[in-house]
Amino acid sequence: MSPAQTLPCLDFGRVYRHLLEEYGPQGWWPADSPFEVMIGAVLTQNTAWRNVESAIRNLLQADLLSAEAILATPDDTLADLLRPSGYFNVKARRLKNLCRYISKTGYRETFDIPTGELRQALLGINGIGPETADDILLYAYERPVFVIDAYTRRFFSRLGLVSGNEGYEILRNRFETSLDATAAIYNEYHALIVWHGKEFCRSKPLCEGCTLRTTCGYAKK
DNA sequence: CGCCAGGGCCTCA
DNA sequence: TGAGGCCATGGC
Repeated sequence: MSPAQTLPCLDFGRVYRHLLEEYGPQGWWPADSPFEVMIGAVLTQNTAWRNVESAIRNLLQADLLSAEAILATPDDTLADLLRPSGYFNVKARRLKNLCRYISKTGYRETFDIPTGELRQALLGINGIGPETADDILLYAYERPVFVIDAYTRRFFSRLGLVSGNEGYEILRNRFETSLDATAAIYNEYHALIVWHGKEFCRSKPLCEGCTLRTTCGYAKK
């Protein structure tokens, strides 16, 4: 733990270095394979990660960690395994939509698709929106895209770096142009934001003890 | 008990 | 293109 530092002129890069120094590398995403990352990205939509974990355990136990195995499972059976993650009927459908694309293209082959093209393909799948697509691109395919999720919006808007209600692409663009980085750095940065968001920058924030409170506009109000 | 959690789709102006 | 309704479980 470093002593209280001040961040005289907040910018995306400075905040990153501060969080990294404070918390250390996170080594994300919490999964054992790229395919499991993709599953998790769909299941975590508007859902606590804890609940996603138990749904993934169910899939693992049922030996359903491949696109073909999932596609061969009846909808209601799959939905039942996904129950702990919530929205289980919707997610069963979305998971199969993703698996249809993976299986049709060939799992291995998808890793050779250029980022822009792959992103468009993912966004074309019903149930895969911008955040889920970018989770998959960054954490399963290791492409240099930054993920804008609820933690990211809340964090940077409280810091005063964005207003928070900008459109997804606006925020992503602003972020990626002001911090031109590698996939490894975007990976760490987003993971650090999520950790910080769970520990301190919750929807009901715990500003005392927050390493950024001296410069965060929200904590000082 | 109510609130919240690593969204996205559909509908209707 | 933007707001509102909807999907649903589990922890606190």
